Amino acid sequence: MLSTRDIIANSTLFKGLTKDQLAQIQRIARLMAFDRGEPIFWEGDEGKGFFIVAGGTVKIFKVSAEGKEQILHIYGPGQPFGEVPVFAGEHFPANAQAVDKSRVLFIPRQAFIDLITANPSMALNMLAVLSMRLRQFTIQIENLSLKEVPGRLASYLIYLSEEQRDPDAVRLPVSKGQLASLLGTIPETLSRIFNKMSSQGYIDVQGAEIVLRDRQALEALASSGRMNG
Amino acid sequence: MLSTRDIIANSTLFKGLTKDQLAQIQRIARLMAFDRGEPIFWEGDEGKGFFIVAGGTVKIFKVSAEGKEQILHIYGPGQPFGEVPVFAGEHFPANAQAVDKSRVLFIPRQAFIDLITANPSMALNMLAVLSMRLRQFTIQIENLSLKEVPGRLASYLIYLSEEQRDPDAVRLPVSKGQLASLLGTIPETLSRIFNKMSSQGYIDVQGAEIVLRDRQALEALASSGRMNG
DNA sequence: GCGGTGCATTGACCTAAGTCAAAAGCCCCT
DNA sequence: AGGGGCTTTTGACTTAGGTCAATGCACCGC
Repeated sequence: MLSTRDIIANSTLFKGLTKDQLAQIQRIARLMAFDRGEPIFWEGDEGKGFFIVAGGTVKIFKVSAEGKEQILHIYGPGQPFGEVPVFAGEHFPANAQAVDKSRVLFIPRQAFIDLITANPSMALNMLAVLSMRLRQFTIQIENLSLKEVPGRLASYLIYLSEEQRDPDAVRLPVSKGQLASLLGTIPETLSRIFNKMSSQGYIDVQGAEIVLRDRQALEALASSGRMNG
Repeated sequence: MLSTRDIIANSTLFKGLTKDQLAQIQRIARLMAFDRGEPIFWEGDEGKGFFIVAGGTVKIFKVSAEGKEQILHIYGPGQPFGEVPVFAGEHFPANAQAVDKSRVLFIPRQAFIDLITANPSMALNMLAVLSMRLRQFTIQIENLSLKEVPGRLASYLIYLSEEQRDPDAVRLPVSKGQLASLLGTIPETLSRIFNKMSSQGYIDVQGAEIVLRDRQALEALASSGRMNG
């Protein structure tokens, strides 16, 4: 179990800062704990600060009027979330919930703004983080609108395999139901597509473990966007 | 026709800066002109700087392997675009093209980074701009995945009516084909939905002029996401 | 006025994927 | 070991919306 100090030092946002700067951040940060399924904030809540995942997994999601959920992001240790209202407007544009039992650092808004105003390098780090987010959203929109579900799944598997640094197998970080929501579909459809991709010899599925049997085919699928194409 | 100076002073990004700061920006900015349909940058190009629309209209879009296009944004005068690679990585994550004959300011990357490093208020402005973008993307993903096309169209019409400050009518800023791409659909489908919404008495369509006959119904459609709901 | 080029509309058809309902696995807890 | 509460899978059915192809329409230069 890492100390608050180590969490801060290893986070995307604060990596590379001086000891003194890290100490300043540690001074304003508060550690919070959430049980599996517990909400961290709701869409529309006033954003009094942002968060960094210290341990566990957090999902950011939207819900339609009919109750269907679309996951926007899944964050693990070291990754910040909920920064948007710190700089634009006051309320959160989506919901956040702990997927597993999680610990999270809270960084209050005003104290953080004072910090980055005084530390240009922190501002640049933050700009980089937001820019990366925009890039990810760009990809997600592309996926949702230009690719069919098998293409989205293939993209995601390849992304996971790069993230987990294993070209041959990946482990899903969330349940298949949650994965369906991340891919903009429903569990039934995802299940059928796992089946189809298995029977075509692209992958092997054993619970949350997916073996990538034919990476070439997956890559083709991810860029063409459609099966049998 | 506004001067470079006025364009900068009225842009989202630089509004509220001091005369001195504006002069600094003016010193590094370059004015460029693009004809209707001319590309401004391609996905994957090195991002040597970012842009601000001075006049005309610019679209940001992705293209699938099959050639289908998804528009991510449509920008008009005063709005910046292409900022992502300035802070994260080097290449543009999407394409940009002039929709009409347009003029555009170019702000070189390194000179701009030097500026915001020296001016915390500029950094905060930039953080606000990126955060707003993230907020818009959040909405766009919600629309694409949680709403059917009539709901997306209704959302867009309401958004336009607010943007154009006219509760009863709007003028489409792009062709219907382009609008289809922005809404994540195709011209045929959009045409049928315009028809359906007209015959239900929600709107009147005369070319690019849309009269909003039943704003209530449109709002219901925009939040429920589906017709006949 | 006339052909051309691009945009918009219409119709017939097809299919990916959503809905609804039920069964099967799984895991955890006592 | 047994049972409740999940997640996942399977099956039958429906439908939104994409595809393909043709026609209509408007604006433009000549």
